[in-house]
Amino acid sequence: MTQLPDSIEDSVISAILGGRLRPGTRLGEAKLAEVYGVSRTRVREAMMRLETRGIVHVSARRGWFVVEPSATEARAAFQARRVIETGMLRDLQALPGRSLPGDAVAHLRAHVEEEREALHTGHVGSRTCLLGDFHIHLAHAFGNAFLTDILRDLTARTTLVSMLYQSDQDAAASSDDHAGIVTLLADGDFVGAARLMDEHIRRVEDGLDLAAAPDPLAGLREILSPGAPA
Amino acid sequence: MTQLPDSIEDSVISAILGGRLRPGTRLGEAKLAEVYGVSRTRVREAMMRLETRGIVHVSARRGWFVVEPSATEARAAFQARRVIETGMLRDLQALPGRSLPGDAVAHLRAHVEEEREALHTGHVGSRTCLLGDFHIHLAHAFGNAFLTDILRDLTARTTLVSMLYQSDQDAAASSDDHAGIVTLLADGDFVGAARLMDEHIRRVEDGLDLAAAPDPLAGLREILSPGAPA
DNA sequence: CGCACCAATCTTGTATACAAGACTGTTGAG
DNA sequence: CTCAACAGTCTTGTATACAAGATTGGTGCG
Repeated sequence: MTQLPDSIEDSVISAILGGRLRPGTRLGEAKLAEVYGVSRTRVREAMMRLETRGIVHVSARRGWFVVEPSATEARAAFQARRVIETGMLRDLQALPGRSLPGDAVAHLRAHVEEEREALHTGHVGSRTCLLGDFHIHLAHAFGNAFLTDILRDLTARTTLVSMLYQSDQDAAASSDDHAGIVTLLADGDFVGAARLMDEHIRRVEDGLDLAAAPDPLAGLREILSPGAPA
Repeated sequence: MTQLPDSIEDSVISAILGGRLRPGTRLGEAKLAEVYGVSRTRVREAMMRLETRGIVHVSARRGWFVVEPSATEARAAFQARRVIETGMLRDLQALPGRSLPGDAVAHLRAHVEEEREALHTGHVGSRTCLLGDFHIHLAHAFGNAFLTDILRDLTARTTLVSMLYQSDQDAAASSDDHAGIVTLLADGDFVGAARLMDEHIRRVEDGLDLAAAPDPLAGLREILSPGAPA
């Protein structure tokens, strides 16, 4: 299902969303250049593109780092998503003729099913990634490439946060919300879907303990935990 | 009022929005490097950042070009703006306590006054630029940096189109819409403002003759018109 | 023992060199 | 006269070299 990334950018994003690269991780140009078998030039290009997309940031002459959204930034990202995603759904209601493509509801239903499985079997990374993907797929069904791209980057940021702070039961509740949204969409009740989407994103945001500062030593602890390879 | 751009990116954007760089204009790396007194490296960085923002695009081994949104892309950009801007205004209504900052309405009113003057005295570039700026200022007042940045780039694209296709009377009507929106905001009627915003953006979009293909020879014609310098 | 200072090393920032492809103008055949 | 082939020129794509600043580890003074 997951296609292998063809560009450095996609590869890094995929690693971040998959939980293999944690927020705050340093991305050395030389290291990446070696990994991808290219010169620093192309790595720098990719990093700068990711920077304008808000995925990484650069600290002058120190290196590139996966963004660590502050509590304030995280809340702003959630608000932006709420505005856009509810706006999209309400826009569907505005024009009587407008609607989602015929197979959209079926696709979304299948996706929710995938979420369900990941909740039981998968680990935090794939679970959180799938929960974020639901919103991307919904945006895709809406059919506006600009909004899809925007939501992809915005969701990446909130996913980054959710992965650190979301509990198992909150993840399950999220998936239930998704199922409810799909049901409303199937009924053509876009305003209802918009309302539930608004509640859903608020719930996810409120469920995260953003006040609790992340553990800056998490990476170190993991490495130093018993059983870790030298 | 207009601050001089400190970066290559801002300089190019400012030139585009000011009408000094038309859609489709080629931006040679060597030329820009000479103009800004830097090497091609930094010019390329700026171009790639602008590319991820959708302002320019690259044609392999041919050069960088100011984007020329197709009719389809233009409509999508307008739709995205409609979704986001109306979503923002409705979000203000959602929470009873929420509101714009105290001085926001006054600022916006002053801006509309500026638009009025530009309609009479200014040329198409500054006029169109100001009409777009209204929306940026409104987004800024909303207070979400993500949405402000997103709308800045999105508005840049629609502005690009408006500059080519908008008539004088449509520009005046736009400014009237802006004034109406400010009035509704002053009354705290955010839903009404959202509705008017929706109509406004639709009106602007409908006013443009997007079906009419742009004249690819416009630049040439201007140069070859009688009285042009050799 | 603690702390400030300093040198060595490492990393990014910027420029330059060279390779690869695209366009242009010419030339020659039909 | 028309058109196809080709060489020359120009432009971007990629790699490499060097400069500037940051970090780290050591050293000596208090």
